[in-house]
Amino acid sequence: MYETIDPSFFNAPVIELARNLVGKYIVHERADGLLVVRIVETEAYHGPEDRAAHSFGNRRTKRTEVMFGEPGAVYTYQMHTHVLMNVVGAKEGVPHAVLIRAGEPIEGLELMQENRGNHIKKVSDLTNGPGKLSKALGVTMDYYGHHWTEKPLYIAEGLPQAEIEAGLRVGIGNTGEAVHYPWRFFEKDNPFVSKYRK
DNA sequence: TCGTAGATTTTCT
DNA sequence: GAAAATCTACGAC
Repeated sequence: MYETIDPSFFNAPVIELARNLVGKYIVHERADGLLVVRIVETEAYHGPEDRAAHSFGNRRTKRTEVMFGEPGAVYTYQMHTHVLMNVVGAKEGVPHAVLIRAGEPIEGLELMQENRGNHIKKVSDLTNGPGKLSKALGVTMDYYGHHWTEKPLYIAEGLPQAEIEAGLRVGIGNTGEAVHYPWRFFEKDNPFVSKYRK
């Protein structure tokens, strides 16, 4: 039904990778059911030269360590009460990553509702933000260092892409020039794209 | 509908 | 001890 994607897919510059990821599926196989979303929004973080990236200046810590490893690895990061999901890109030794910001639910709607606490009125509020998406999919810090090519959590080939737009990244605050880089990619007119526009 | 404050935990200084 | 790639509730209009 869903096939894991080829590992070579991740071996690409993150700007390209971020764009290519839009339209792909994220699949999470759990004992209680199958959860699938279609990625509609991503952001590229260009490691050493990007002040907004955790790995700016090749900063290598326990947290950023996985970004220096193989492309296709999962970089999970906790922010306040939320978990954010990233895909490691480029090549080994280069700390580039792509943040998955939003998705469109394909399968497992009821499970996602449950994961989110059954308090969500609109379906579009289920997965239209990085923290929400992780929670709906049941992704936690336990997946730090996992690979997006291995079950039970993996990326699968999606449908042909719709029109993609580029824009400014969200929530990176006062990081100088980095604020202006147009490294946010999202599907045009898709209602599941996060609404945090500046 | 819009803007603001508070939550809460890991990581780094 | 402060900051962080966010989300939600709540009050004003």
